[in-house]
Amino acid sequence: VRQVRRGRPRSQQAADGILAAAQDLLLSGGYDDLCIEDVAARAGVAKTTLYRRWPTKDHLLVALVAKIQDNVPVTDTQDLRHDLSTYLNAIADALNHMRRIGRPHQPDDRSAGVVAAIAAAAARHADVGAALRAQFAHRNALAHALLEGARQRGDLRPDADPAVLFDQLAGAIYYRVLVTGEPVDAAYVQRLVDSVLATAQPPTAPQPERPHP
Amino acid sequence: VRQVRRGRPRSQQAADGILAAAQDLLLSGGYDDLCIEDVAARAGVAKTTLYRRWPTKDHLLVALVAKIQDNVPVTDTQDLRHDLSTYLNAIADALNHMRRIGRPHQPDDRSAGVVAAIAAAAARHADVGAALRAQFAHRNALAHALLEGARQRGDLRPDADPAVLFDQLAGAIYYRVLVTGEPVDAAYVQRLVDSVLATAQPPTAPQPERPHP
Amino acid sequence: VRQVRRGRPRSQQAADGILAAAQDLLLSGGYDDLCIEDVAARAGVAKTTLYRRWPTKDHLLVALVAKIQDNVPVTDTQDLRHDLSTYLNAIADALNHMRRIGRPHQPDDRSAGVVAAIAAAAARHADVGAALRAQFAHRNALAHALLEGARQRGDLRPDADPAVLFDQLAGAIYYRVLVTGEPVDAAYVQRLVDSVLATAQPPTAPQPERPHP
Amino acid sequence: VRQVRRGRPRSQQAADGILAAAQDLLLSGGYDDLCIEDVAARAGVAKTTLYRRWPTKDHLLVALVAKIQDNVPVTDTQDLRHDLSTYLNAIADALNHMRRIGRPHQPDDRSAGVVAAIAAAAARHADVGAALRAQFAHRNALAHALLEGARQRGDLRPDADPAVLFDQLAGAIYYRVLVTGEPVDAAYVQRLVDSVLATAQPPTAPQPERPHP
DNA sequence: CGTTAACCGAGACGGTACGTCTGGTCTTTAA
DNA sequence: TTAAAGACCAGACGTACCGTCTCGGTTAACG
Repeated sequence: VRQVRRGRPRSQQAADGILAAAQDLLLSGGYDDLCIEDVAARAGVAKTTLYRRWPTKDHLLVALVAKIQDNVPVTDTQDLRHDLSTYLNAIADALNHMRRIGRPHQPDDRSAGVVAAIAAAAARHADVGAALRAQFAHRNALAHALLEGARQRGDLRPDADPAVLFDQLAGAIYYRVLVTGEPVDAAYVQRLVDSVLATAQPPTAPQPERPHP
Repeated sequence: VRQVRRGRPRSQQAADGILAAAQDLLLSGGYDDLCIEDVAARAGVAKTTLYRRWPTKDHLLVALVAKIQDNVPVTDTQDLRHDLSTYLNAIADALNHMRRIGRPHQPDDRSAGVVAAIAAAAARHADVGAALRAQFAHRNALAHALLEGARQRGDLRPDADPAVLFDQLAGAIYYRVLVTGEPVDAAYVQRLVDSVLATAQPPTAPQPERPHP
Repeated sequence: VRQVRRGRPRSQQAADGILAAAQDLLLSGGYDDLCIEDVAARAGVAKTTLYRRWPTKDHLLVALVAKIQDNVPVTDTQDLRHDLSTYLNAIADALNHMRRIGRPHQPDDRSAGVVAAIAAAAARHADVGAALRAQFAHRNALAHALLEGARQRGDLRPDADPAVLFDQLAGAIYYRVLVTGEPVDAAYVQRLVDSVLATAQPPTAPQPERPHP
Repeated sequence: VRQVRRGRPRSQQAADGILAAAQDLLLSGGYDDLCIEDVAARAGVAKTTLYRRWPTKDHLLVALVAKIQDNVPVTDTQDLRHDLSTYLNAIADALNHMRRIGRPHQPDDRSAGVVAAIAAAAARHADVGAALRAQFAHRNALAHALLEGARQRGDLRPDADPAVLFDQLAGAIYYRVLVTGEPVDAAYVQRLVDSVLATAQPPTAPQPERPHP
């Protein structure tokens, strides 16, 4: 029962231009300076054309996040500590990037910037939230699998709870970005992974040598 | 060196009325339906009177949060597991309350609601963020002390990192509320505390009997 | 070289509704009670729609004057005295009407009412002033022509100055309305025309019989 | 039945300072930039102190006009043409001064400036209008007497109407300033006086030599 | 010489209009 | 049917200014 498309097809070029324009504006001024009117004008596109694709500014925002967000590949080298560190550092980098969008770099700036705007957008529209979570579903599933694998091969306590462990890791990072505004750098990720693995690894097993200092 | 107050003093009654009106409106319609005009009208107050105290809707919001927020007393009974559970459950309750403000109760509602609005407000205005963090500073300090005390008396491994442990606990909860939208109930708090404390106790010490499975 | 109009055309209906609503409000409460918000509400129109056409309350006012102002047809019957009287009475009627807009009729009310508001509007914005003067340009030109015609056919002294004579006539009326607040009725117009023509008619010529008492 | 004044007397210094400050602000920015708040601040005076003297911005304005207005002495040299010219030129100068208050001098500026603001103030408040007219009452009475005297000694036609003649003269000047925006200079005053006096003199009397063409 | 009434400064207050901005929809003509 | 253009509705925002009120404190004239 194929749906027949009739009439003029939508211009892919318009969609691209809109996203590019939106990205430019977002990067230069942050979420609050991002207004539909300007996006359309800069893309040389009518507002109708924009709204036909993204029914809301918030919907446009998630599309933008999907575009900006670097793909965070989750690798499973069987070295849990290493894999987690890599993964969390990638997340931290992405968040740090987004929190600084549209604002001059100041070391004591604790604002969550665009990250909070995204959270608010997701809170305003259920479908935006769903779309946003769908974006991370795959990679988070991989991360969960990482932990579950480690548990099964004995690198984690048999009663360890991968879902909760993941929350502890990702949650700490998001918490710092969204709530306390404290910096999240490689050193912090290191401490975080150490802390989580310290409690999650089987107590009787001898601690494996850490290859990285 | 007393500071002399000159001019007509600000009416405490006005401030109270404004906050009460704002709270009513927030509870009934959520953050987006909270508009200054209505707050002032409902409080029977001129808009100027409101703006003189809170220069922005976002500033008003933090004042509101401070008012709504139940005081979460941190108690130190020397039983870390119990103290943490109590504390985290209080936080979870508060967040669950706020996330449901202004929206009909639906079990599959993953929206962070007002919580995200607060985060966004804090991200928009540096001073709002600072005020917000100041609100939590005291109680968070107590929670840190809880962990540090446990470490010093040997209920936590000597190399445990109280700051990071706290991030893991609070972070996981905030992460669920703000990012994944998964429910945060007492059972989850239980799992969380269990996971964090799993072998945070020194490995050589005999594990105390856990009464709850 | 036709100019192509693009986009949705402006609604004539909206403009009409706005002017009608504004007129209603002006008539009922005078200039000070005329507020944009109410005009838009009464016209069932968004404020933007109004501001797109008239960028200022003052601009709206001149549009209103143009609408209210009855067309004062200047007729040239070759009888200067008669033509001038007709013309000046029409002006006086219009001014008396406007000065009484929005205020209860009191015989000793010397206020210039809306007339002064218009003058002030014209003084505040150069373009409003220009628009206002443009409105009167045509009919004033006709009045000047009346005087000039009379001069050329010998009904006025050959050295009479039509422009100045016109100022004397119209000026006296406006002066009473705007400055002294004295009433301007038909009897005054009569005296005024008599006074001006007495000095402006050729002294040697026998005064023509006045047909009207 | 003298009214006994009790309590602290009003400070004359305050009144002077207020007027001075108001004048400064009016001269620098025109009527629209004149706000009570600034006047009080500049005068180093509380707003209450100001309102105790002038209940309204408009009332303050007339007080200001009275201060700024140069006294226009009306002299009676028995030479009507000369006396009128002197008087009208003084009026024209005063109006030209006021119309230019607060705006950069541009030759094609047709705005009536503060003059229109005064007219509007007088139209808004009956008592302001009355006060304003009272200011001019004396000198206008003198001007009327000038005309009446000329009539009685035969320099004007016996049936001349001094009140109307005065309206023609003053009215023409005000009309140009308030309505048409045309310049009012000495040459115009000359033409105006010429036009009014043209045959206002009794037609049978020999015309006096006019020294200026 | 103390009372007392009216003043003074500072500044908060109620009220209200203003003009702006933005989001999202609708109506044109053209392709 | 889509596109571009731009008008449209809706409504919140924050500002500005007016004129009033409330403080604590001051300054005469009255008694």
